[in-house]
Amino acid sequence: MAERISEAEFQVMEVLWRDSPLTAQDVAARLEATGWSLTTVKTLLSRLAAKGALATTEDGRRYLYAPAVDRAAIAAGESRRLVDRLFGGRPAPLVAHLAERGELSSADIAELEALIRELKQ
Amino acid sequence: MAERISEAEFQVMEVLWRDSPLTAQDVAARLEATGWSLTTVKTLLSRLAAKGALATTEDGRRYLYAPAVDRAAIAAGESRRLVDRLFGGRPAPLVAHLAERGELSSADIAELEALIRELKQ
DNA sequence: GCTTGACGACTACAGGCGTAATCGATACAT
DNA sequence: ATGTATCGATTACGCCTGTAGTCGTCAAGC
Repeated sequence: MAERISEAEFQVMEVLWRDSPLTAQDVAARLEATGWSLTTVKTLLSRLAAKGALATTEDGRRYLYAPAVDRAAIAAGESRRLVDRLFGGRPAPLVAHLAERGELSSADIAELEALIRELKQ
Repeated sequence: MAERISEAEFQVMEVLWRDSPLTAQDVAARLEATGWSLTTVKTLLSRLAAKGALATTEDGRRYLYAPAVDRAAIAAGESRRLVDRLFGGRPAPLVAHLAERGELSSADIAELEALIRELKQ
């Protein structure tokens, strides 16, 4: 459990979080933009299945793949790792960093503001 | 430029961001908690110097190491990567995630609130 | 001067990752 | 029935990473 997922693997997961179950072909088709060959995608699918991040069900001679882990759980874990590692666990400096580089649109700021208001109660 | 720094390497950088220049010995001493051998630390220092993240000045027969990259720049870059990858570039969902898991203390929330207020002008 | 200890350089090596080709089996079309 | 396309499994391979040992050299103490 709690197996780490690499970046390329994560992109594969994204496809399946969006729509599943899918065959290897389908997944590869949706990853056309990456330029990866079909075999590359199959390798990633196998590795993900091996580490328990994907569930497979047989469909004749092939597999249908579906996520076995929650996207939110992965995202939360990664976020926490980063915030711990870079900012001693405090999220404000992270936001400050993003802000400093002009990475925050006013929509982002409004969104954060609303979120904060909500958190305060 | 823009060479990526691995996690172990990052820990070495942390030491030098806190206090520099230092000899390999000194760095290793401050990383005692990791249990790494002296040679391991030296390897990491070499790799960091090779990728331009550290500057070295000769001090007799040995080197003094000092950061050649800004901690803030690294942190900002990593933050952006994560937010892009996991949250489509929008930081609010990240904060929401941290909040959802009870990762935010009321001090954190206050800090964020102050930051937002500042950003709004 | 000779030994010894410390230094950086070089070498090592297993595991993960990105990327992919090949292989053996099977389903399907003819 | 036979050829062909397709599947997953297996193998490949170079790079990065974590972790560390060895080597040649030089400085310092005796």
